[in-house]
Amino acid sequence: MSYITDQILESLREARARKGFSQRELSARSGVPQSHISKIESGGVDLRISSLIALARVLDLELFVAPKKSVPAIKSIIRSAQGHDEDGEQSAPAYSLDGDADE
Amino acid sequence: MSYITDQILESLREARARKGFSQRELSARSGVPQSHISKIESGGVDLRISSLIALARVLDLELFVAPKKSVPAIKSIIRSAQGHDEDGEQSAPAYSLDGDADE
DNA sequence: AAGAATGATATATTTTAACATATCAAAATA
DNA sequence: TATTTTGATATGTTAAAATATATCATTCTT
Repeated sequence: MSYITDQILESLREARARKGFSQRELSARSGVPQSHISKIESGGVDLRISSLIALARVLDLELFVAPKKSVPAIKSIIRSAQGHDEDGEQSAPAYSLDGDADE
Repeated sequence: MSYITDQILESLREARARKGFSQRELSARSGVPQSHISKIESGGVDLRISSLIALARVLDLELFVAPKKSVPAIKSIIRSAQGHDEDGEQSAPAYSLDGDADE
């Protein structure tokens, strides 16, 4: 029901969200049309490697092939590398030092 | 000069060699035509995910996307998981106990 | 040396990703 | 509330992957 792997699909969606990109912005940066990104993220397309790599690059992701037996170790690494809300989403700090100094 | 990543390309070629499959045998097992496998392995094709996954499955490989920053750690894992001639290539043992016992 | 197996290459056809573009309903923001 | 932004969806076109099939030179086998 989806040409692409769940791991890849989720990583794409999550990385875009993390970076705070809209599909249109990702489109502008990667060169892949927004309409196509939508199809890709919904898993309904058997996309080409070049498309996947183009998206991955803007999202600071890299594509791999690994022996099945090393998969658990790799997934564990990936989890620890991003799992603990690695920020991205440049947001205002929880508090800052300006505004009318009061309180 | 090659749509696909070097890491992927090498892994495909190396995994097939390790398993001792000819392109024709890999073709039979994966459903991907031999002529196409040849093109893929030479890097001259922007192949679709489904083709890559089909080949990977037969070769006991898995496709991934990982954050760029975790790439070095992952590559190190991959190296240690296969690097030290992981055999495959079921070959005759270096010596065996039969034949006319002499020498 | 003869025969089989291998990887590369070629041609013609079918299938489909990728594209440009536009629209839509829902969600976010003004 | 009015406006913008967002993701999903639709249509028609183009480019290219994928297929089936066959051939060829080279490398293993026998």
